[in-house]
Amino acid sequence: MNTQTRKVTSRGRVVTNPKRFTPSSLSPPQPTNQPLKALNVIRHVQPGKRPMGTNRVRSRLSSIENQMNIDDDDDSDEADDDQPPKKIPRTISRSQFDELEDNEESSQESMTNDSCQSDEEETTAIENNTASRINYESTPVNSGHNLYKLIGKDISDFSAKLNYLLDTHMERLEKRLNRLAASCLSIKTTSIEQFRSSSNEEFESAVDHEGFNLLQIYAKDYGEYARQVLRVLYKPDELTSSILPSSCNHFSRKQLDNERFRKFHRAVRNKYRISRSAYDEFFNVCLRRKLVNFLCYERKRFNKKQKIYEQEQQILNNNDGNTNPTPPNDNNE
DNA sequence: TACACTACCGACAATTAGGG
DNA sequence: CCCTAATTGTCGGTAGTGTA
Repeated sequence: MNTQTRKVTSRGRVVTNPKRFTPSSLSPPQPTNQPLKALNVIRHVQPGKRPMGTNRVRSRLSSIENQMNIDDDDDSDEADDDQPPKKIPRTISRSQFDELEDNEESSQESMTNDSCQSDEEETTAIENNTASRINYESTPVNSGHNLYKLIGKDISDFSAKLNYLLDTHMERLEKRLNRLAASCLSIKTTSIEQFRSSSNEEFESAVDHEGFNLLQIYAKDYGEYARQVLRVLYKPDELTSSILPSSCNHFSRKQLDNERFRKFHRAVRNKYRISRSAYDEFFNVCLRRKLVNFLCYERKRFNKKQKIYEQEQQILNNNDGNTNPTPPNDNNE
């Protein structure tokens, strides 16, 4: 672990040998010369959704196609290179062969005495032999038999794998749906009421911070109240450069001061009269996510302001460089 | 005054990479 | 596999502005 290179990502994490492509990174580590434009289009149209035709399936089909192309000289004369799906009707024709087979068998039973057959009938009889009776003669016809056998085996293998993949995906999907249903149920029942203290638990009437009672802050809901309390407890630069206190310490950003965060918990709990035993769950279920986003927005807003400020400074400097004589004023807001 | 349009902001969902 | 923080896109609400 120590031998690995460590660096701080743009997201502010300490990373050892990053392997995966992130949306913010400019060059995805793939050697293909597929245009990035295409990737962007896919992502834009259906963000996060994988196209239905996965590479796995296509590669499997392409293997079949490759085998079919071995002696596929018969009618593959022109412009077929661009149309791989053309191979699909082949399998259908094979099933049609099977139907013909049945018909021919029934008809042959009635016409066994007929010794002279036309050319079409001969070829049909040869096709019939491929299913059950294999003749290993080194004729072009037999190579066709082998090819059909290979195709048939490949298709059956492929369908078996496809069934297996489908089963596993359905299982995963079912698990996810179950989890989603459970979380929906939990969301439905997670109103703040269920965390409120039902007993006559004592609550503080004031949570003081530098002479200001935090419980006096008015807000339309607990989310807004939490944000306002954080704005009171922490300076703007602390909010923009920190993350919520947690047990994880692998992030490069420092955590918000724990002492004041305990005061924050006290304020929220007393403001909304949440049971002491249920507060942890309330915070994790109802508040934490909102506050994480809040800190992100603070950072975003700060960066935006800073960019504007830098641009203004640049413009001021340019003006000073041109017309100059007065030094920059420090009350430029 | 009412309506339409635009821009902005906050909240949220989806997704990512990395760690436990 | 599940958790986290971080990033990005989308949606709804709202304020500001212009016009009939």
